[in-house]
Amino acid sequence: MARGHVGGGEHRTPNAFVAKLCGHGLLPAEDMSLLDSVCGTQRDIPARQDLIREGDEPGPVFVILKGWACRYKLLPEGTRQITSFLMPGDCGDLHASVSHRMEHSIATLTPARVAKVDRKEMEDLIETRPAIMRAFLWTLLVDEDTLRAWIVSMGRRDSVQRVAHLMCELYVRALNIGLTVGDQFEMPLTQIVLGDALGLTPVHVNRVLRKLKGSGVMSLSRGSLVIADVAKLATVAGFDDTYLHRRLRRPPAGREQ
Amino acid sequence: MARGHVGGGEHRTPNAFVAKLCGHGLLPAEDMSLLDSVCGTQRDIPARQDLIREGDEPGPVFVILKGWACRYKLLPEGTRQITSFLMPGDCGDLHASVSHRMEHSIATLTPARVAKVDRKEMEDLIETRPAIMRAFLWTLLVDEDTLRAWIVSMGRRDSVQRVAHLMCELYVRALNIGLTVGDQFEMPLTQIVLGDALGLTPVHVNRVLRKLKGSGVMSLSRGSLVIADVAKLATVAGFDDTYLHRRLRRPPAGREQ
DNA sequence: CGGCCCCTTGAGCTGGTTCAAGAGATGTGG
DNA sequence: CCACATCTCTTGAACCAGCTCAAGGGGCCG
Repeated sequence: MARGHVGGGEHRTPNAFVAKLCGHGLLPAEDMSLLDSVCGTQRDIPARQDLIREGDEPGPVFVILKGWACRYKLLPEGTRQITSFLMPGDCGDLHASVSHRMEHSIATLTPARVAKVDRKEMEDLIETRPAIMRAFLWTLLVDEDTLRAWIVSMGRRDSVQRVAHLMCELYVRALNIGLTVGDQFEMPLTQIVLGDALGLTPVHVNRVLRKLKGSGVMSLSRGSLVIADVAKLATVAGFDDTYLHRRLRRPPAGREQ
Repeated sequence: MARGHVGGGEHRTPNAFVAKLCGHGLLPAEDMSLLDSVCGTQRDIPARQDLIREGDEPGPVFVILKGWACRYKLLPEGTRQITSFLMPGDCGDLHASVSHRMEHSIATLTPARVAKVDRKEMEDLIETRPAIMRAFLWTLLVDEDTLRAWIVSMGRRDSVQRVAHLMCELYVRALNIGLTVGDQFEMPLTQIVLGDALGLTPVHVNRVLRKLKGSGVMSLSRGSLVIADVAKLATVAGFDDTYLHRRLRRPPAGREQ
């Protein structure tokens, strides 16, 4: 199951983690290779397996290199709420924050390749390498914005807008890490998982998905999302114009206020 | 309206900002006074005034020294969603993240004293002072946990639990910055504001508040929250045990799983 | 080929919304 | 110090988005 470092550290395509941290500006080559080498210990993990559970002491930092995972919290009533999705390049937890205990769990959603990075090593990297620190800070802030967007969705958007908005988010993220093919990408989330993320029942997710397909916006089947009309999807979702258009390189439809 | 720096930078009680950043471990005295001096430019701002608006280029970083503020987002339909509350010591935005535009607005909720810190100065402090960097990172992670907790609430808790949970959060935060008097503190949030934060209508917030008062859990009136039974409130809310008890220094009622 | 998920669809129910209207507060200007 | 305007709080009644319960169908794996 465990596998060693793949190939030497020379000039091959950077792994997803390095690529992501470079996303907002290039890192010095040295930093890149440091980040790369810190991902030495990689494992392939099956789907639906907890990487860490609520209440655990945080161990190593997880980095998702392939596949999908999610953070979630189980409630006393037995329901669960997913608070974010992790895609290749995303980094599991620095989250020892408040109580030195995990406040949520992280689980794979698909088979995934995961790097376990020694927490201390990671922290050293952040403290000694200003560019890496900036990159990390940046991803933290992006994550925060995403969390806020989720809150906005859950608080003030109805189920159709909510589903559409999540699809926009995931689409842009997939786009950023080169996982899209045209307006289409692999999104191996069951309707149950989507429900847990959106605060809806799977039954209702189903009806919404059906409605979106019916109105020619998008269709999701067998783990693959096909966006029939990106602009329409973004409109339905109320997805942030500037955000989306910057990525899509399309003329803004109109901007006011 | 504008006021200068209050007193010299010597040994007086640290301002709310410094105090908060010290919250998880003492900062070197030098760092403390650097942080303090960076808050030199302070202003008193009336209630209900935007400090920065969605779409703006982020200017200086705001630090709330007194009073309450919130981050919020306005939706096309005219509704608004508050994504977090800022209390004394909290720091407005480093959030230039994705698009170098604010993705949300920040507004005062009460008259507030606000320090405007030059963004560059703040960033320099973070980059050159490891202890400050760690402190910042820590507050970011705490904030993230809070955002996740909000998502959990909105997704999977009913209105009563939701209100109770928010009250717990605000109570603990008030406790941490010494704003409580017994099990009571000033919480100058209107039912409209609470609704905007919780994703509920003010009408429903009212009914929930009424119900909580009726069952002897807590009562909110004229801007002051009195918690009649902290344990009961936490139970209703499903508020994280370890989190709350650590602060309250009370024996855990029972821990399993 | 049998079992286990997941997806799908229907029908009735309910928590929270909407609309409406009145009662306190609080503030402002004369 | 009062009159008026504006806000927030409160309560009632009807409505509806999304839930619950239920049952059938389809795909995948051992």
